[in-house]
Amino acid sequence: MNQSELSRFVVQRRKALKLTQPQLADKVGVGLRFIRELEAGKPTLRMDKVNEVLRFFGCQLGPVPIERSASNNNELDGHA
Amino acid sequence: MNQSELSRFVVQRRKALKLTQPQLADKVGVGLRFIRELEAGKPTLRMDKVNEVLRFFGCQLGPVPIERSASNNNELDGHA
DNA sequence: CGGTTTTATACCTGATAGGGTATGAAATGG
DNA sequence: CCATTTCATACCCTATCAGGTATAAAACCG
Repeated sequence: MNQSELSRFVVQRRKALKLTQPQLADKVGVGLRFIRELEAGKPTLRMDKVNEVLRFFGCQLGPVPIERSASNNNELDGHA
Repeated sequence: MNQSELSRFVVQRRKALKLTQPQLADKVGVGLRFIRELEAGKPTLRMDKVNEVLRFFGCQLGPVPIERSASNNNELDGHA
């Protein structure tokens, strides 16, 4: 499972809030296993579920230029 | 089906290339029905399939701040 | 207007995502 | 060091996504 940008984003944000996976799953209202798979970078996730999680972080899925996300560790994900 | 940012993005890009839905489906290697649902804004799509399509446009799914995408018609999607 | 192309909607089917859970590994910290 | 917490992996089950197709509606253009 590739550590996609998305997965790292979620991990970072979650940890920034000092939440465990079960806590996040609970707060977001999604299954624990889903959080696990999301953070593990499973590619075949359903958008709506992912969006439920991202919304919790004030974000959502959207089209992003490939360079910007693949290689670079960028603003949005990086820190704050 | 909400006309999400993503859906509009795909429609625009496809039309910009003068492709029909069947043509795009074919080029991308994804089902025609999927392209339809994607452009119609179906929220429960699988990320990997969506990414196959986006990759064709040099993009991929990534976390995006909600403001930036929801209301605004922005750079990335907008024109070229 | 009629003909052609493109798109939208509905149906059936197999494959699998997601939930729940149980177990073990790994990290954490006393 | 051992105890506790957190995380990873594997299982079963149900709901549904994606593909294919067929049909109709809609847009387009002569």
